[in-house]
Amino acid sequence: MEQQTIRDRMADRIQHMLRHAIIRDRRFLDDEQLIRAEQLALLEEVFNASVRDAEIQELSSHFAGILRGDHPCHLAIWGKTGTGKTLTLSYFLNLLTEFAKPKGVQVRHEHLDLSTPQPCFRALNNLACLFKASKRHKKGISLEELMVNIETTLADVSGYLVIFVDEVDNVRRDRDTFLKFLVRRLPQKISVKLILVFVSNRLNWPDQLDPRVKSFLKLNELVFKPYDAVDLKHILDIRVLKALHPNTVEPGVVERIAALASHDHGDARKAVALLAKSAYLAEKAGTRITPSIVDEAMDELHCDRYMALLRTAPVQLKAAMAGAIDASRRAKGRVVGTGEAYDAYAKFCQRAVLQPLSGRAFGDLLAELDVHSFIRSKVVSHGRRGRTREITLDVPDDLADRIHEMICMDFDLRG
DNA sequence: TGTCCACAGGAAATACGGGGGT
DNA sequence: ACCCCCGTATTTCCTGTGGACA
Repeated sequence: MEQQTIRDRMADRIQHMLRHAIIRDRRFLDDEQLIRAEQLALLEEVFNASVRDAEIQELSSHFAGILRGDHPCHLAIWGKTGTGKTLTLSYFLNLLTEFAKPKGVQVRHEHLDLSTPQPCFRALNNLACLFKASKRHKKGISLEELMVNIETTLADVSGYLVIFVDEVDNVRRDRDTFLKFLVRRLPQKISVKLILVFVSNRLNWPDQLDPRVKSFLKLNELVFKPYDAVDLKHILDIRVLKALHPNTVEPGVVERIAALASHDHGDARKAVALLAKSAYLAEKAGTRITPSIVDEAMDELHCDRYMALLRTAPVQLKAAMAGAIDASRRAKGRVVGTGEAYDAYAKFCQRAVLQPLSGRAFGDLLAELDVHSFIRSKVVSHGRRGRTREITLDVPDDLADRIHEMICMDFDLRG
């Protein structure tokens, strides 16, 4: 039997991949790679399928007044991640500006993106940059000066100004200063009619506000519900059309993805990620996308999620996880108590040359692992033999192995 | 029925680190 | 450059608790 050369094998593989290509344009499977205009175009198609109708209606009635010269109040929007808050708002505000123009109404909108946590200073600085009122400063300029800059730049603007503050709760320090400026001070200094739109994914953010700001802040509220399966199907259908070659998706696949995604989060981005992973797996296997491949992709995404979460976690949390895994391995199916887990953790710390935390702090680490469902723990009393949390690993064994291996690598240990 | 285990988990004290003001 | 202040992480201290066991 004659030996295939490496060239032959490589050529074969490439041929195979070409023949079974599934993905036509990878960019449409990852929003990060699309420019804003493309995202909005995509969104328009989704909206045309009457997704997010209720929200658009609400927005329209809220802002309708400006076409008559009214001054609508501010708006607070809540919704979990991946419910399309940012994109919907951007799209809506663009459209609004367009509608207003022929009526002679000047509407200007700016998107202040606070998707990464930042102190008041940086938030104000970014805002100033939006209006070209200031350069990007590292420091050395007082908050007051930034505020004045913004005010003077906006002083002779007329018409309406909508400031879309994305993820407000990310303003770490002096949130009150920041909001007080936007809500109370700025409107008094400028003639343009200011409408603030706050977006947040936490429902209770106004509760932790300075009461003086809060009482001053007249808000209209709007909630973005998670997408349901029907919405998700529309969204996915469009992606399939744009990103994949025709006839590579078996019937029922999109429905399956939509069902899975709506069932456990209703996050459109994750749904698209699931489609992407499925396409990738199918391409590798050289088949069309089948429902069973979707399930497989789901599992892999789950694993990826756990791994990613832990990879970026603080060292102590990693050590606690390693300890929990060690302990439950040693216990061989028997449930593990807190003390036992702590011993394993302390031992791990010793090997990893890491100062172990106190038992109290370890308890908190366990609680955190529980929240992310790496482990499951419940408090049980054994009468005179005390009370303890019974700890079970909440991840499959093979994933636990991978996690353990990763953590050991992190600490430069062997398994 | 009371005891007492082995922790849970809240509150306050303390250590730490980094940015900001001067 | 230096110090101070503030937010966060961790420790210390403490009280609470369900139920097996005597």
